[in-house]
Formats: sequence, C-alpha cells, structure tokens
Amino acid sequence: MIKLEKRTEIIHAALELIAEQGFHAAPMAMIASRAGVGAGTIYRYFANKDVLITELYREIEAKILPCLLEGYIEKQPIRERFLHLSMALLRYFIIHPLYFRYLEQFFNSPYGVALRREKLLGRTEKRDAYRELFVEGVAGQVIKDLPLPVLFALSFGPLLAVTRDHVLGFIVLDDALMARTIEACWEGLKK
Amino acid sequence: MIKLEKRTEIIHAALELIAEQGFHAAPMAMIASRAGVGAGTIYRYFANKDVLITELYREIEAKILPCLLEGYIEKQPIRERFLHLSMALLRYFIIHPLYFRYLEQFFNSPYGVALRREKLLGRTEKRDAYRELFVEGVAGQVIKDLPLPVLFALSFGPLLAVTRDHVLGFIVLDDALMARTIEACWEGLKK
Amino acid sequence: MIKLEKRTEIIHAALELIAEQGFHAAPMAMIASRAGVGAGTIYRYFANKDVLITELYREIEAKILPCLLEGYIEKQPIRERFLHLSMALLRYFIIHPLYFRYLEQFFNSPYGVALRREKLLGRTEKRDAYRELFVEGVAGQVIKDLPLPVLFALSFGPLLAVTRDHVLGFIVLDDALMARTIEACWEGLKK
Amino acid sequence: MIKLEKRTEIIHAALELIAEQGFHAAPMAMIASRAGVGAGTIYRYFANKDVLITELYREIEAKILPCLLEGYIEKQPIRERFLHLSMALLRYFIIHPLYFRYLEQFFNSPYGVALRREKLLGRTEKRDAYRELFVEGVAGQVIKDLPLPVLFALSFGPLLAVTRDHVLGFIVLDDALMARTIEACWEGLKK
DNA sequence: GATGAATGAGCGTTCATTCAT
DNA sequence: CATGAATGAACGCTCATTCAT
Repeated sequence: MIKLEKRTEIIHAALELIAEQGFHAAPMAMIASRAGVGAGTIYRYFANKDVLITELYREIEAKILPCLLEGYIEKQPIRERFLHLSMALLRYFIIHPLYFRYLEQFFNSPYGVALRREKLLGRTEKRDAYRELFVEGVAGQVIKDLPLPVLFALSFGPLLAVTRDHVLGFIVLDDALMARTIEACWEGLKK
Repeated sequence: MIKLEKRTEIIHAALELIAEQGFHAAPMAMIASRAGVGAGTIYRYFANKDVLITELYREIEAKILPCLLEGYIEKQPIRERFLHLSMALLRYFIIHPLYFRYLEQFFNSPYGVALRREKLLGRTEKRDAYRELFVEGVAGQVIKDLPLPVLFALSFGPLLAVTRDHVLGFIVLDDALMARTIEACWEGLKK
Repeated sequence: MIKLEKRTEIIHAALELIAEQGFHAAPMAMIASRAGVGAGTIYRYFANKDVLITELYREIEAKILPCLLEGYIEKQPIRERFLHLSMALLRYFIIHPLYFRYLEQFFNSPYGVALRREKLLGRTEKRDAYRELFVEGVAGQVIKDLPLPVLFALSFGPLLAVTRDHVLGFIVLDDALMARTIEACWEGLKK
Repeated sequence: MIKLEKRTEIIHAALELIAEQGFHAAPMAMIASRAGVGAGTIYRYFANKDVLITELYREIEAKILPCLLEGYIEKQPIRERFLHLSMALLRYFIIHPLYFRYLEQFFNSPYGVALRREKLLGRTEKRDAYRELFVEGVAGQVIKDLPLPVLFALSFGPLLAVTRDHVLGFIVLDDALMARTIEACWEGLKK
C-alpha cells in the first residue's frame, strides 16, 4: 500500500537523521526530503513533529519487548532470567544501533521528558519483566534489599553505558564480553 | 574586576537556565537578561554560544576534580580508593544538582558530542583517577579483567543513574544508601 | 442527477462554514469533507475557490430578488412600495440568517471587492427595484433630492445594521419593530 | 527617538497595506519590507500579528474621539449635538480615508470580532457620546422610542455607508452633502 | 466522473549574531 | 568597553490545487 510505504519512509528518515545527528539536525523539511516526499506530506501521517517523534519512539519500543521475552522462561531461577533479559537487550541494541541512538536522543530531549518520568516509575511492560524479577529476588533474599530504582540503576546503568561504547566504536561487544558484563552486573545485584 | 563579574554572571545564568529547563529554553537573549547584561556583551566574553556552553562545562569539570581528590590517599587499597572517589562524586552531585543536570544536558546535546568522545576514550583527568585505579586493580587481580570502558560503565553507569533518580526525586540518596550503592558497584567490579 | 446533488452539497457546505465561522475557517478540504465529497471533486464543479465563493454569492442573490418582488405592486405609491421591499428584505434575512452572514463575509473579503464596486454603482437587479423607486420618488418630489448612493445609504445602511444586530442577538426584530424601523428610514428619505 | 520612528513606520505600513488591500495582502514580511525594516524587527515592537493589528486599531480609535468632541457643547439641544458629532465623524473619515478603510477591514475580520461585540453593546466612549444623546432624546420625547441598537443603526448605518461610497469614489462628500445626509438621518431619528 | 494523497509556496515566528552608538 | 536594536535565515505548519488511480 502506497500509504504505508510513505509513512515508513518518513519514519525511517526521521530515525536516521535523529539517531545519527540529533534532533537539531532533523528539521521537518530535511526529514521530508530524505524520505523523498514533500514537506506537507509528513502532516498527512503525523499531526505534528511531536507526534512523529513520539510515534517513532513507540514503534521502536513495541519492537523491543517481544525480542526480550523470546525464549524467556518464567520458571527459571532469577539469575538465569536476569541474564536472559539482559543478553537479549544488549543483542537487540547491537543489532539495531540506530534504535539505540534514537532512544538515547529521545529520552534526553523535551519530547521524552514526560515519558522518562513514566519509565523511571516503572510503568512499562519491558521494565515490568525486570521489575518482577527484582521484587521476587529481593523477597527471596537472592538480590540485595535496595530500593527498586537503585536496582534498576545497577542493571541498566552499565548495560546502556556499554551499549553506547559499542555503538560509538570504543569497544566491540561480542557475545563473550556481553556475557561477562552482564555477569558483573549480576554480582552487583545479588546478595 | 568588573569584567570577571560579568563573565561569572553570564556563566551562572546559562547554568541555571540550561540545567533547569534544557537548551531549548536558553536563548542568548534570555541568558543575557538573567545575567543582567546586554545581549551583545556575552560576545565579548565568549566567541559564540558553542564556546559559552563548552566553557561552562569545563568550569564545572574543573571544580569537581579537586573535590574528588580531597582526602584521597593514593596508598590506600584499591577498594577504599574506589569507595572514596565514588562517595565524593555522589556527594558532589547531590550538593550541586545544577551541575549534575547541566552535565546531563551537555552530554546529550550537539555541544557535548565531541567531548563525549574524548571522555569515553578516557583522556580527562577526573577519569584518570579512576583509570589508574582500574589499571592497577586489573593488574593486581583485584578487579575483573574487563576492558576499561566496561569497568567505567560498571561504575559510572549506576552512579549517574542513581544520582539522576535522586535529582528527579524518585529516591532519596542519604549517606547510607550511597554507601550501599557504591558497595554494590564494587561487587560488580571486583574479582 | 448526481452531479447537481454534489454541486448543491458543496455550495451548502461552503455556505455553512463561511457564514458561521468566516473564510479563514473554510479551507477547501473542510468544505469537501462537510459536503461528503473528495477534495478534488470541488474542482470539477468550480474552477477554483474564488469561483465557488462568487457562485455561492450569486445563488444567494438570485434567490432574494423574487422574494422581494413577491406581492410587489408597481402601481402602488412610492412609500408603500418602499415599505414592501424593505419589509420583504428584512424578513428574508431574518428567515435566512446564514445567507445574511454569508453576504456580510463576502462583501468584506477580497472575493467580494470587485462585486461591491458593481453593486454600489447600482448595476444589479435587486437594487434596480429600489433604484426605480428612488429615481421616480426624486422626480416626483416625494423623496429628497440626494444622489442615489446617499439614498441607498439611508435605506440599506440602517436595514443591514439592524439585521446584523438581530442575527448577533442584540435585538429581536419582530414584525412591529421591523415596521417601525423601516418607517423611520422612510422619514429620512421622504421630502 | 529611533525606536518610535520604527514603530511608526511599521504601524503605517500595516495601515496602508491592510486599508488598501485587506488583511490577505499584508503578510508580516510585506509589512516589514514596506516599513523598511527586517522581518524580525516587527516583533520587537509587537508581540505578534494580532497585537500589531489591534494596537493599530486602538491608535486610530484614540485619535478619533477627541476630534468628535472638539467644539462639542453638552448644553446644546439634542439635534445640534447630533449634527455636530456626525459632521465631525464624517469629516474625520473623509480626511483620513485610510483610517476608515482600516476600521472596516478590522471590524470584518477575526481580529475585530470580539471588539465588534463590545462596540455593539455600546461600551466605548465614542459611542457613549451618541448613547447619552439617544437616551436623553428618547426620555425627552425628541427622538423615537426605539431600542438603542436601532437608533445606532439609523445613524451609523447611513453615515458609514456614505463614507464608504465617498472613499470608493462613488460620490463626493462635500460639506453641503454631508450636512444634508446627516439632516436626513436626523429626520429618521426624531419623533 | 470521482477521488484523496501529494505537493510546495507561503505563512507567522524565533533567535544567534552584528554593529552603530 | 558595553549595549540592545536590528537583522534575516530557518523553523514548524497550512492549504489551494493537481493528478494518478
């Protein structure tokens, strides 16, 4: 369908420009021209720039969750589940560096401020998998008895940092290094 | 000297506006008016906005390092030195939330992109204290044998994340919680 | 015939939107959607927006004239004929406030500028009824010997003003008030 | 003072463009270029286009009132006062046709809609002079006992209509014709 | 004939920077 | 030295019109 193709082109052009150069390098006219459409055309698919930016964010997020949960076995021990989720997360971002960079830009822009608040409060499903893990782990005395935000910090802090380093080319995250990094995170978490 | 006072006022106005609302809320005219100077005056102290923003960044960084090293004893065991540096870092940001928020804005803006690259490559002094620590720790088999960027990630990742959570009001970082968080980081690092 | 129905729908949609909210609230796409047709379809019936707007004006005008002349008796005295025409005019606008509001919008828009010139020069039929009246009245020394535009002003000026007040809800024009208002106009006209 | 000159130039450019061609012919860039200033400069004097348009309206209005009341004698009979005010009004518009045309454009645009409502309710000083006149005249049985809006219509309706005709060149309003026209209005008003 | 997706010129507005005073 | 008025390029967005289907 033509309609969907154009929408896809626009979303993709926005993704590339913003992920690669940041929001300041992505005026609507440039998004349009990279997408190969007229400037006004964008507004047939997105009410305004805010909506385009947020929609793109949601699309990315919607793609991540299923990947994390693929092969995820609820009955496994907490440690194994943590390793699984984290490995999946790292792999996803390594495969989709544009998504990672976009998310970084998004959360550090006025567009993402409101959403960041939500996320930090742990309202989203993706984090819910982690959240359940942490709650269960704390209750079962497997994980340190620290406030949830601190547990999140101990997990996502290093994971996102190494992903950034990989994406920027400072390190090469192969499976072995990912595994060792995640293992280190776990050692910080575990009681 | 009048000259320095104006410079200081300008820097401070920029700090407040950017830290509190982000770059998009800090046009030069607003910085000037909050600083109590004419719009053109800023250009007598800073060649352009880029320079102002970067200069402010450097000033903040220059203030942090001495604080981290205050009471820092080179001869202490690696663990103690890590705890010391990290405690000092957290305390510094808790006391100076404006600086923390500015740094976050800065690193996630076009202005900070070049510098981020530098930092990640570990060229700056502040990180050098940590760097020495890590190099020494790896050599002495006290710290995991992971690439330096990963070690940085395991340390700064959680520390900056909990600081953010504190600044945004999601948790309250008192000395005890800071200590436990840093301890957890250490457990991730140590062999 | 389908064709005529569509044309009617388009004209009617334009009438409603423009009369109720003004030209600025009536983009072609909105007219089309209210008319239940495609945006491009309008251009099969009207060469462009200008033509649509002008055509709508002409249709309204064409509807008014017969109403004014209904029951109009050429042989009656001038005063009675003036009262008749004016009463019919007021009643028409009271019954069709959308037409009245459209005409107001139209004459005060770029679209109507050219036509206004025409009208003021007295080239249109509707005014011709009045015009004959005035010419005859002046000749017969029944009406003041003033230039035609002044006589038009003394008649239409108050009539349109009270209609506007009625449509906007500032007064309620019942038959009695209409009659008294028209009578007052006549007293201004008569010798 | 340069500041005032620029402001004046901008106001004047807006007045000319809007009075002569209507709002549609007066984009900010054109106002700026006719005023001989940069596009951004207008915004140093007026917060936005709305404000410019409204400010211009207020300036015109503020100039009219004193002219109407010059030589106005409260103690004169109602008829004389009506003739005085109306003569002054007509003369003012004849001398300042641009003002007249601007006011017409203004009141028939979204900008003036709110103000029109106010005016029709008779809240403004200028009309207050007329209003007092009418109230007093009705009470003293000199003027027809009609609702105020109708009395306004019988006065302003013809006066504005003949002014328009003059400004557009359909008639030439000399003092004699003005006097006769106003006299005719009075005959419509008086008991 | 009818459609509505696509277009792009043109709008109002912002803001980093300059320069006459 | 310091100023702040002036600038104009660039932004996000609208809408009359076209044209492939």
